[in-house]
Amino acid sequence: MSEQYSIRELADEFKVTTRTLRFYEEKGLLKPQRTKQTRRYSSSDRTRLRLILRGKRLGLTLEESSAIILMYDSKQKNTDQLASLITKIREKREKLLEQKKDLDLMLLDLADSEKRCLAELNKQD
Amino acid sequence: MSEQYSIRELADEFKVTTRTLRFYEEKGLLKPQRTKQTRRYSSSDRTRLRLILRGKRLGLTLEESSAIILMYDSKQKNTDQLASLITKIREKREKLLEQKKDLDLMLLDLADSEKRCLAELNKQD
DNA sequence: AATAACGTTTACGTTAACGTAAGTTTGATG
DNA sequence: CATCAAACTTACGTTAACGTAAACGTTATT
Repeated sequence: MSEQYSIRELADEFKVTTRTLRFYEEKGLLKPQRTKQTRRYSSSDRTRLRLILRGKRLGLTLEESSAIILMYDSKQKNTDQLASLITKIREKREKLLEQKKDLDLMLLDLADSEKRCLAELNKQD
Repeated sequence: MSEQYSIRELADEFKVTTRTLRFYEEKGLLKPQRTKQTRRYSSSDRTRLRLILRGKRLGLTLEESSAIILMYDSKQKNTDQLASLITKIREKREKLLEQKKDLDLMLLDLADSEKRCLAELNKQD
């Protein structure tokens, strides 16, 4: 258990550069261990990276993704902290649901465009 | 018919700055008419702006949004152009569907986090 | 006629998210 | 042991998407 990855393995798997991984570390998003200077990424780091990149595909900033990841590994104890965390989670969900609406609208628009293109094509034959 | 908007009206309506509108024009995304130096935005410009901002919320770059808008007002004539346009539309749809998957996954993760938070809260009472 | 109030252009500044290059160190291998 | 590939650090460069500031023109209102 507790698999380890070199920086190159992780970079190759996720199609990013090593610079990117070091940059994410610089920003506190990844925290690989060190074996004599050289980085060793855990499966937890790997999961985080996956979440970061998912966030990117959704247009989130690294800071936003960072915040979401913090929501996930809530090792928070305090009751107040838990309550505020729940609030944040719900706010984030609202935003994502709005985004989903936008996405569906854009899909509808695209479907419509395609239809008109096809109709136009048929006229030309 | 053919409503006109001043730069401020449009900026206020969409909660952006006038700088942003001028910037979009610079990039060829908006093409307001001029009445004595001063910009007059048509309802078509207004629609474009709406699409641009929707794109932004989905994490698209201005260039991507620009491309999508071009798909919408396909005044293309040539058969080849229509065919390639349809291809582009379908590619874009694929991407959006992928994005939708990511979005749903993130929503699931958030739901899970919320659950665990609530459970944790209950334990503390 | 002076002074807002709004619009315009020009141009330099800023931030996020890396890219790129130069030089150094280290571990493995012929 | 030499060298060679892979990892490391440091640091400056780049692009998108505006922000911000300065300097100016037009209208309209007091």
